[in-house]
Amino acid sequence: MAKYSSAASWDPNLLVELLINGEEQVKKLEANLGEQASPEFCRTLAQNIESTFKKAIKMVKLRDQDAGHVLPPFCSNNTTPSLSPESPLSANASPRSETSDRVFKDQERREISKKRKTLPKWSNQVRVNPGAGIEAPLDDGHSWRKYGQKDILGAKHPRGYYRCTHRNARGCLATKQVQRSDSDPTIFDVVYRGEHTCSCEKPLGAVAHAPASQQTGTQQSQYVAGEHQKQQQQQQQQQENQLLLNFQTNLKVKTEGLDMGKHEHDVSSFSFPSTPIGCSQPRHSFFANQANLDNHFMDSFSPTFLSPTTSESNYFSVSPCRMSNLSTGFNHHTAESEFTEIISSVTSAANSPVVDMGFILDAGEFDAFDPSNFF
DNA sequence: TGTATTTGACCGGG
DNA sequence: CCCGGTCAAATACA
Repeated sequence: MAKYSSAASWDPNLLVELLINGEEQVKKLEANLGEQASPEFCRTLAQNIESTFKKAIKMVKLRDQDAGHVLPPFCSNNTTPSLSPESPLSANASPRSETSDRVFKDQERREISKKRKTLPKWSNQVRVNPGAGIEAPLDDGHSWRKYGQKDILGAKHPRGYYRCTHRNARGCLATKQVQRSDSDPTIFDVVYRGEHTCSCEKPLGAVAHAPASQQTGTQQSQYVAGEHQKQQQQQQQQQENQLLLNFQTNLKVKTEGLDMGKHEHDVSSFSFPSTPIGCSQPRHSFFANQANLDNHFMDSFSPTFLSPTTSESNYFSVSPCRMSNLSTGFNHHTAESEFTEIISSVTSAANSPVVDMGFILDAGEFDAFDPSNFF
């Protein structure tokens, strides 16, 4: 963490690590080639490698681009955001002169729209139980409050806008957009923006101990992961597996995205069962998964960092919650540029076209990854 | 009564 | 000017 916090903007060393990571991924690919890994997976892995190097290139370019920029739009956790004008907190906590309220509002609006552009952004695809057909907030471990809904041009279904419930209380700027996929009604595209400055305290604890209860009844029922309820004993293990599955699935689909050129959000299916938990213990696993793939790459870069400018180059699967945590630690990386992180998970193995993956987590690696080291 | 959702209006960017 | 994103009053709900 300190490692990164020191890298307020760009660090050649990080680039080197990125490249090294690429190399290691190549090795992994080689290893997988000799095993049972599906050709698809190997291919996606290869694509991932490609994207890794693309990122490296991008990073260099970005560095030049960002040379003029100063600070990330929001600060990391340890430093309370210097309450930008847009900060709800400022609206709440700081006595804003009420006389010129309108003026302030206008200013705020501008600031907000400016800053929002720079907020980290990543997307999920959430698959819900077919038949459940309920527009769901898709609980991901955070409490969201809907503040708008909009019909989107060309989309069959309206897009829902959610912001963190603690926005006012804690100035959490995290927002998300949920939109049902046109092609597959059981899939929701969830775009997250901003990190949860409120998270990882309450949510974490809650998630850690009651992953299932965390989801509302309706939401819970939507998720294909009925096994969550029925197989709670194996919950953790399943989650870990799911995470793995998710990752592979992501890779796969994302690769497709790569193939297509730029598909920011057209990704794979995603499920939340693991997502909420992403904040808690399983996120260990998750990270381990990441670590498995990315090895110390993840140790070196935040996912956000991996997606310097935009979507086109992101093929990392990260739990939103995790993500927020990560970005928390790496704001300086993410903040500068808008990015889209493609995150996806699979709600259930049943939903996953790629259940058996050759992507096996090594216990050693698993244990080796210690979040505490990370932060 | 307090909180969450709905929904039409508003605003800014492209 | 259009469209996406947000606001905020009205409404629903517990």
